Amino acid sequence: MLVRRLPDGTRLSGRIVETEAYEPGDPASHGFRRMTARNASMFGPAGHLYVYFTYGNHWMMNVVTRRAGIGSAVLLRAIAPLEGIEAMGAARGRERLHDLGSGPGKLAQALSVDRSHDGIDLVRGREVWIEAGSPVAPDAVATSARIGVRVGLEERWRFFVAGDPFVSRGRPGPPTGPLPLRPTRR
DNA sequence: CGTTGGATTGGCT
DNA sequence: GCCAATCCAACGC
Repeated sequence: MLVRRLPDGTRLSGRIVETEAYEPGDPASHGFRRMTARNASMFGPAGHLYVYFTYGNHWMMNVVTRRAGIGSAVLLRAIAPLEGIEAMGAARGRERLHDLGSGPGKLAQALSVDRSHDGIDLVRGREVWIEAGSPVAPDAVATSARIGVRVGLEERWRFFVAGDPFVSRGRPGPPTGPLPLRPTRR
């Protein structure tokens, strides 16, 4: 569960149903070339938030996953809204439940997360954090190539709950498959 | 310092 | 399904 506490105390949350991994040495990763002002949070300690702006409109939320000095992150691509649905709708400017968190730009907007949250501590922080929710059965997880990238398509590093209505549309229709029995060797 | 294009979305066909 | 919108980081000169 991804949780957000607004300044007025309102609690927002959603079940994470779609993610993508961006790894060291990964040509699709913002951290591939070098550390810059934009991607600096990716090179910070694990458990912090990396937020970046793209396409002129959208903020993307990522969880930093490796130790300081190594650029890595997991992009949060979709949530199934659970708490604070009314506030999410207000932040998004639309009502339909399925439009609140079914894409990386959508969920950041629904949770009112932007550049001001880049680099914050998700473990000890009180603005954004992750909690245990109802478990996702391993059998329910499907994988595919990542969406919207032009390189690194050989890696199936998009992970989503198969058939979940809150998974992003994704475009172009990527090949899908089951979660490998073991983590990808590295 | 100018140009390019992106880890997307929403509206229109 | 197609494509424009919209901003700014990255990169090339």
